[in-house]
Amino acid sequence: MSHTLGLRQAQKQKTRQALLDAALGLLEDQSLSSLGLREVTRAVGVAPTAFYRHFRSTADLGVALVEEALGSLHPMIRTIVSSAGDSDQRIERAVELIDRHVQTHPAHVRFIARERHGGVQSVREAIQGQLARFAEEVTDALAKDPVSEGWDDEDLLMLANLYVDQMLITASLFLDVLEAPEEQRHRVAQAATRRMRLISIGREHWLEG
Amino acid sequence: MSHTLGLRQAQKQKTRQALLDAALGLLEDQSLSSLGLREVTRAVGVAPTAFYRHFRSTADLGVALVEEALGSLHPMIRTIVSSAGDSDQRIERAVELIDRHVQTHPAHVRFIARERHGGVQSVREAIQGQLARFAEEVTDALAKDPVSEGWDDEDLLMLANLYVDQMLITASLFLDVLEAPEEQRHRVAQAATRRMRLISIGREHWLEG
DNA sequence: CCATGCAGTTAACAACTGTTCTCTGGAATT
DNA sequence: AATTCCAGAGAACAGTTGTTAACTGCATGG
Repeated sequence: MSHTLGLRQAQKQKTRQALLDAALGLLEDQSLSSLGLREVTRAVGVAPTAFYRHFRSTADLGVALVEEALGSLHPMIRTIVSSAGDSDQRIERAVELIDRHVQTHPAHVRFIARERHGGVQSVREAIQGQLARFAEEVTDALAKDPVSEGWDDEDLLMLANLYVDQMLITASLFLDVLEAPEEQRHRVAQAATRRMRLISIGREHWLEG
Repeated sequence: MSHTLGLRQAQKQKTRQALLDAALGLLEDQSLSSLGLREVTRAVGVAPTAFYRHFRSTADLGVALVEEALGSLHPMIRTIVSSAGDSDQRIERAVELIDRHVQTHPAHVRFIARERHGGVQSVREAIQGQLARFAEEVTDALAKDPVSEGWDDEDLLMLANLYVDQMLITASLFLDVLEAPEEQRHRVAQAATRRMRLISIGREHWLEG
């Protein structure tokens, strides 16, 4: 599928990626709406005008970052929903997977958490679009689970959204304690596990009331 | 308790409030980290330097906005937790209260949702501090509820945090459909109600497993 | 009634921003 | 080998930013 692109295109994608990486770094302590294009090019060591060869604006760059950040999250979600074992085992594995992902992609997680409700409309929309796709995927997985027998579509989607939001909240909490001592990080993991467990219990008794 | 302050102080607080209001308006489509002090003073119709009579920086103004925004939320939380009736009735009333609050204070809700994970550290910390106080308050209310008999403190705090996060998510969802047709707004209310109900069911069966 | 305090003004500063136009060197195409 | 293409450089633009300093006028307290 992928052509072995010429030196030309290869170099272009290289600086494009450099711009994305530099931006992600700068966004550690500011929001996208205050990120300047000169700031980014300066960090890469390239002329300000070179920016336009890759992005129309910093908002445009932001949308590209959404693809990158949530693209890396997609396989994780697949792994979680297709996980085997009983409820508690699956929850523990999910929390651990989220923890790992935050440790390996902290900047991506921070970017999504920050810009999900951030000041740039196009980026907010891009994130919401991707999250809607995640929820859809989770819904499909839930529908195949025997626990969800008798559930109508609206309730399945409701639960899927609850899970997706919970995943993001958990990721954000792990991010807050990234540099904290192991003991505190463990407490966050335990609290997240309990949250998921309570939701899981609610799910099992949903059709009783 | 409150002195009838002189004309002097009265006028000062007036322009201070004007600065806060103008900032809140400007933050409708940008983040605090990109809000300039000149931008704010221009919107108020006052000299840029006047800003310093009230705030050290825009970050400082942001912290003041946190007090204002979450201060107005505090009484609402009290009303919700002290609400009487069975579980479903309380949930419906809570969702409706949140809906009302979003309609009457949309800018406040947007500000909190945006800056909770935003690019300004001092503001993030201020918000987290206030939310921790909310969770504490909810914990106390839960402890007095017969449904929570036998729960340990950690689980109570876990549930309280879950409720607080859920409240913010719900508020943010209402915000997204503020200008949407009634039908869509109703669907959001229903989904939020169901979420809360599922959590409530999980709560009732928590000690069984 | 006079002296002090202080909210807000005016002017100026160096530094920074996004965007346009023109140019260049080397890869890609023929 | 000659030609086209295009990622990136360079310079210049008008406009913006935060911050400093010295000021003015009016409410305040003696």
